[in-house]
Amino acid sequence: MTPTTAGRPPPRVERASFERALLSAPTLDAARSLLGALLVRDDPDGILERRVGRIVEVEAYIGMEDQASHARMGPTPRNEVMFGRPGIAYVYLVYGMHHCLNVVTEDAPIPAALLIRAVEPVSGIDAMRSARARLRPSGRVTDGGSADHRVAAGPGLVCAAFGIDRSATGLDLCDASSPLRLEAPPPHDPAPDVVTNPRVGIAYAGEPWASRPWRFIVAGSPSLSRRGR
DNA sequence: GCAAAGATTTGCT
DNA sequence: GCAAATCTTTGCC
Repeated sequence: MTPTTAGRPPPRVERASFERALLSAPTLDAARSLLGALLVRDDPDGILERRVGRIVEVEAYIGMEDQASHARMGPTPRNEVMFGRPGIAYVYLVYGMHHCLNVVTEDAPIPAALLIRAVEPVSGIDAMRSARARLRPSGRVTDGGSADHRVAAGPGLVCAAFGIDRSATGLDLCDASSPLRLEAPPPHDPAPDVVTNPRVGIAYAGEPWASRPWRFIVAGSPSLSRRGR
């Protein structure tokens, strides 16, 4: 015990896992809980640096009635985890090339989830950039994003930067020992200024779903997705 | 069994 | 600003 730390709690090495109760709440409330929280990815082999990002953009998909949701046609092999326990990861492939990460919300059997659309890199930026590097059909390698704060500025980019694919479906993001998990916002982080607007890329759902203000962003973040800005 | 569209990103016009 | 890339899932015959 040194004089400089006397009277203060010792520095915490382990962060608390994300509280599952915050995700079993109504999804629109859970969305606000998730903004400012951290997405953490450990490299199982310990080769790459630990990747951490601050969640700044999410979208809610709620119930079978929501015609924009993958759950609209009832449980299928693809979407069945949406009908299960909150805090579980649901990852799907869109357009045959990009993966998207969702956090399941609400208790079973209500199918709901939050799509993680963008995060601000906190640490492990080099690992994120190298994970994003891909050989394109042209034979060229993408640069992994021109600016650090854009490295995970989109739902497909979050998965690319964090090395997430469909094999992550079913992981418990509230388990502190999971290689992919959520962590509560750092204690001294100010509460983010949250703005809502309609979800992106779901015009096919028709009204009223297309207009529901179920996209949540941290106002002013430089890491918001391009289409959603 | 086949055709169509998709919770996106990128590069070129 | 627009279209290509790419393949899984769904809808219809």
